[in-house]
Amino acid sequence: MRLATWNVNSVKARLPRLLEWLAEAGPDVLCLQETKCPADGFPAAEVGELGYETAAHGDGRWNGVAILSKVGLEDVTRGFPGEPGYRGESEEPTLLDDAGALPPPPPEPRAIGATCGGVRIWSLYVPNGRTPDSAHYAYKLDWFAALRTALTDELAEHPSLVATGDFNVAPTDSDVWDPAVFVGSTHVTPAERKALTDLLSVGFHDVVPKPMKGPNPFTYWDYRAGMFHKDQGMRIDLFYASTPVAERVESAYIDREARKGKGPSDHAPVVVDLS
DNA sequence: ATGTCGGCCTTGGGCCGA
Repeated sequence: MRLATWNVNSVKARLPRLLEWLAEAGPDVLCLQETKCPADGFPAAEVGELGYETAAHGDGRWNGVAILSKVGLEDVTRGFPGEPGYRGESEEPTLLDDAGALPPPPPEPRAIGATCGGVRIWSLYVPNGRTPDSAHYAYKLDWFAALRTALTDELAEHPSLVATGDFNVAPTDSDVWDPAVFVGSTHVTPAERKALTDLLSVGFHDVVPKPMKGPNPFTYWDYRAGMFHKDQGMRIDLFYASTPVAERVESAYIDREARKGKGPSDHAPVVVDLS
């Protein structure tokens, strides 16, 4: 069974590349992030022509996740219990609850889970964090903590569990093209990396994919300044597999061909083959 | 690194988010 994850940076803008890639790579399950479209705007008919069922989660112009599957798509869950939302710093209180407190902000569409071919799989788009001193960064860490709790419960129910997507954290210094450039930036701070190891400690294994060229397993390269061609990238798209799934991993690779050519996403797909 | 994308509206240019 072939599983994959890909931050497509708008499913509408990427539709020709997505259809081309699905036909060529033929994953059984594809997790998508940054679809940037409402659930009812997802091109389900187009991917359906290639044999995929769709479960999408989205509410507007930002974020958005989805799962495509050729091997069944059951028990779809949008969001997870305890998932925090983002409260903007300048947001004015409108309706207070009986205790005079602000109601919690609604979660953003960043997580969707489903059972496909006997594997419980989550497509995740972790908040970016922007800068370590911002409210967005605190939100990112809160989101990770809530995710860890939710996946602990998921694992108890589903031994074959995958959590994959755009984690917006580079696990180690060798997962960024130049650690010196990232000093003081988000994606590499100790607190973010601890969020990853805390998540792994629940019972996951980091399936590191093979780069098809060069030594670096990068999955993302900024559009600017020819960074892809200089291999100035990061590994931030991760594939966390529970032990029963990790034991079935035959190979894993980064499809850097999908980052080339006309109209690519700034992320490449990560492909994992299971026995 | 701030060199490019994508989405949206205040639309053929500017702003936000990454």
